[in-house]
Amino acid sequence: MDKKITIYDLAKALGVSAGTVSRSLNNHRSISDKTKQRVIAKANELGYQTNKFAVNLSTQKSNTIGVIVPKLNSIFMSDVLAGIEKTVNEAGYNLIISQSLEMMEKEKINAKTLYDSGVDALLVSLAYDTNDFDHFAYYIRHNIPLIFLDRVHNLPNCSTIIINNKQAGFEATEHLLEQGCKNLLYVSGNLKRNVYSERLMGFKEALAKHQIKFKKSHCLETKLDPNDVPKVIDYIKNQKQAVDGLFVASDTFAAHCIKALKKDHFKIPEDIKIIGFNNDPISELVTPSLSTINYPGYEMGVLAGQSVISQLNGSIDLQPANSITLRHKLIIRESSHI
Amino acid sequence: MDKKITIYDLAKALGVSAGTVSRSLNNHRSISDKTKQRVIAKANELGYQTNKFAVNLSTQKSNTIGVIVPKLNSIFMSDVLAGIEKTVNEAGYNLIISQSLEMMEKEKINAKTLYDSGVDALLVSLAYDTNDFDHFAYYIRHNIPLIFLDRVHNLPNCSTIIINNKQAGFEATEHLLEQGCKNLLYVSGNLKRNVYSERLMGFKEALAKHQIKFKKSHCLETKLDPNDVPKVIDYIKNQKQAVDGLFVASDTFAAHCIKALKKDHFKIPEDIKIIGFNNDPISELVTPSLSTINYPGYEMGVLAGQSVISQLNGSIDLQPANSITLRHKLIIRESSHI
DNA sequence: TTTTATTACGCAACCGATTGCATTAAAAAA
DNA sequence: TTTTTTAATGCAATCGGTTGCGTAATAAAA
Repeated sequence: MDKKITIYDLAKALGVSAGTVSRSLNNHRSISDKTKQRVIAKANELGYQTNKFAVNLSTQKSNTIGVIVPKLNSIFMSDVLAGIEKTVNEAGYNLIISQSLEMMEKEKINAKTLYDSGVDALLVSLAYDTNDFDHFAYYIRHNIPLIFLDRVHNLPNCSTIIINNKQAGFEATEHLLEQGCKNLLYVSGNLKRNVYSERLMGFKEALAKHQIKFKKSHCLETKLDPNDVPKVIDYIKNQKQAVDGLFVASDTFAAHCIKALKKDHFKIPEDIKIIGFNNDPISELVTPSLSTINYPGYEMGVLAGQSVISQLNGSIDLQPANSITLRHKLIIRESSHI
Repeated sequence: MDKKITIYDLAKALGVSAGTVSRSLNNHRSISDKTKQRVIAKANELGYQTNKFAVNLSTQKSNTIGVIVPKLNSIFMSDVLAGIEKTVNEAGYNLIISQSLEMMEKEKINAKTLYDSGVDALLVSLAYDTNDFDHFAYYIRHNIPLIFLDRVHNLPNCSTIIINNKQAGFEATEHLLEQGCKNLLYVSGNLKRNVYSERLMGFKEALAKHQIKFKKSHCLETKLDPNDVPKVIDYIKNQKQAVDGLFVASDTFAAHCIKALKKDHFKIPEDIKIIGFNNDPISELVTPSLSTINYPGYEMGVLAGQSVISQLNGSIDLQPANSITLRHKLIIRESSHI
């Protein structure tokens, strides 16, 4: 059972001061190479491990970055997280991850907890129902970098990392129209969230471009939860004018819809063309394979990571409140063209 | 810009000692209710926030639990993590998550980093190629709870949380045999990992029970990566005796195989029956829907979380090195029976 | 009323680093 | 050789809590 050994132990063993030990270990320039060598050698010999708690207290930094996401177990989010983790880890930071479970209340608690535990920065993707932002006030007040990704909100001095959802929605919609669809339905998630409302804007714009007047019935707000599938199917069946094109805001949900539609003897893409969103792995595996918009989760994570790191390092080029927009891509598969 | 206020500030403002403030805030019994009230009131008034760094240093605890997983962005793992996060969060712990990216070297680095940052416990699911375990030695030596899940290794005093992969493999295989398959192929992941080797054991046992002699050709080791699909298809085509049943160690990979087999005009399940593993969301969405073994990731996470917490709280009933086995379930869908 | 328990709080050491400033030793310049 | 720089190290305060022990004040027991 080896006891913890501290810089004081090293100092005593070497006949130098603790300060010297500390500086040696941190490769401070004011220490001679010879001394550094001796210190490091002794540290290895005695199995010295730096006590992060003390370092943190002393420096008031934790080398830790907090993340709040709605749900950990979504394909997209876990891709994002993987990207973040890899990037910040390479820069020597640890990641504390927490989930809001789509509830603002939990998001608030998490934000406070992470603040209290002294994260050096915070990355957030907002919960479904978040409608006030006071819980981020400390971060801003104390100049702790705060970055929103994907599900964002514009706050002063906060970067955002997004894709152009409006443009993506436009492209998806226009693709369906170009395939000859006349009566589209946009199956959306919660419209209070930018990602879904912006896609709706793109949807409308594409309709407008093709001289179709947007009606409320063209958009169905759902939770994108498998339980909502029957609701969607019923909605489709009950339209006066037959729906012949579906733009679904999530691949997985789209896949569920396809399954249900097939069971109801709809032919895809003949009767009804479908395009999803995200390019989840599932999209290329369902039958018919699902057209979609590639949504680069991993890259988004990497960028978010880089953005944090550069802010923390006080990199030269940090312009306050910059916003990064990632490139999306329309992927056409079987579900949307004959 | 509000400056940080400390217990000393509170103490001064109230005319008591810092110790009293500390004890009041922690609801220590030796402080009168009246004083506690006063302290708490003043703390709120001045916007006091406890400095975790100081607490950590003082108590040598971080209220933080480390996790090392091979990859964050796998459906199963993100389910597990979601379960862990929820559970430990409710108990007041934060989660530091890192990924080994299936490389032992990175796993080692992560283990050390997390140790250095003073996690109170560590949860690990092993990388593909981990074959020595020295990097966990500190944890054991310092009595830091160490728990393995899913991809496990038996170390003294370490709990493991698993499912009965052997039994599950047996059931999957037997199901195929009962459907009339005569020449099975087990498409495995890295056989050095318990999860895959144990499934193989179950596979063999089922064959034995049905008087089929196991041959090496019955098992194909892969990386379960989409790139390996052609290899699998070729392997199947080149068998002297036609393969009529496939037990694939991962649903997603199985789904890729199905797609490729269909393209090659194999009829599923008529020509070849398939069963996967994990019950990924994808399994019920592919055509034909994929039979599988339900592998309860979220529950595994929850259990892992509970296990850690109870060890940290020094709960009464912590028996060293207990092992929890979760219930799996055979799910029969279209891909394995006519 | 005196003695003994209790209760409520203060004191001060400690956790293990970091870091500004002072000081000494060595090297360079005069 | 003396003076001035420069390099290398020590000193001690600081970060902000926690906690064992001692003590004064109050309550209970004798």
